[in-house]
Amino acid sequence: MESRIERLCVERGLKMTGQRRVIARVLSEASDHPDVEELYRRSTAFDGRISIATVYRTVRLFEEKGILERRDFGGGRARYEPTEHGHHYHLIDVETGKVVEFADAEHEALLREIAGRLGFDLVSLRLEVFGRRREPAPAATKQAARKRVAKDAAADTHTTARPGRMPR
Amino acid sequence: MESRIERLCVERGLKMTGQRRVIARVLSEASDHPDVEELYRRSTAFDGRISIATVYRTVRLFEEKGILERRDFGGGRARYEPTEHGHHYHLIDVETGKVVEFADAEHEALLREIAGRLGFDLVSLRLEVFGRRREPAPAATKQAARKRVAKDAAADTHTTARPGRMPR
DNA sequence: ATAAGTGCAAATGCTTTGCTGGCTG
DNA sequence: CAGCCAGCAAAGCATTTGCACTTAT
Repeated sequence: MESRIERLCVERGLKMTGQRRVIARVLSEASDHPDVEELYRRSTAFDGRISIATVYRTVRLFEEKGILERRDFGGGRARYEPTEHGHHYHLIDVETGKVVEFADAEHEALLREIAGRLGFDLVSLRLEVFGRRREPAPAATKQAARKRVAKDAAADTHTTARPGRMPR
Repeated sequence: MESRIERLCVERGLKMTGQRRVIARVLSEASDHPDVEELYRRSTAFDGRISIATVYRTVRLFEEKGILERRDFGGGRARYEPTEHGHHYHLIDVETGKVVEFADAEHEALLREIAGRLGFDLVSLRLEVFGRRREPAPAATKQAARKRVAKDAAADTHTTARPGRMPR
């Protein structure tokens, strides 16, 4: 069957080659924020005849077509996620590099207004929060997993993102 | 005389070489957020015997010592600013790449609390706002420059930072 | 058929590093 | 004078690109 991303490609009139179909599928199945190397790894598992250059080209094309969004969580490699569900931000676990998504309405409004005060129209904004998982606090009563506050981030790529540095 | 940054270096027991003194001075005088190449340019103007490798090494050392803070405004090059005045964020003019600093108390608190809800302790956060200068609005009365809302950013480095991409 | 996509390897752009000789504390 | 520091050029990384060949429309 046709993956969600593949459908989007067709809608935008992209020529569908075998490798694009595979990459589209890998992206459709991803629930994390893989970097190019990871996409390459997953893609070649389906079809060995895909070069990393193609992954780079494809990911860039998809980004230009609005199918993907590029993220930079520091760590030197760009990571991608499908464009979809309304605005959300990312909280990166500094220990593991795992990413948790969260949304916050107040935010954009607040920043839009700040930009306004400075004489600017807000074009876009970049926000990443780096945190360290808190010890589960002296559990009052043995009470298991509470309602998820945010979408649970699937084991995100290895590259442990660090707050400070960005390139190396 | 001894520049502000140079004083900091001495305080932290750094060996002061001629090139470090020059770089420290350049940094002390900078009111913008120069990248390494720009620092190199300004430094060699004082003393031609400074290599770009030294600028890289120095800037990294200063960052580790907490004297400088590295920023990534997208555009592929890291930019630096002296650690000082309390937390502030950056608004980047997408047209010119100029940077305006602003502070906002509500913010950190808000994010700290969001992180908390997700089970994390906030370690650090990265926030950049990209905006486009708004037309000076049909001025009601001819009223000149109003009180500066934020520290006026000096003509910032050329590298026009763009919101989307980061490496190239 | 024909324009566009792909692989491969070479090229880029920023940043780091190995080595040798120099300078600071 | 011992150890850290600087210069230079080479090495590293992530990403892009030139070229000749394959393929989707």
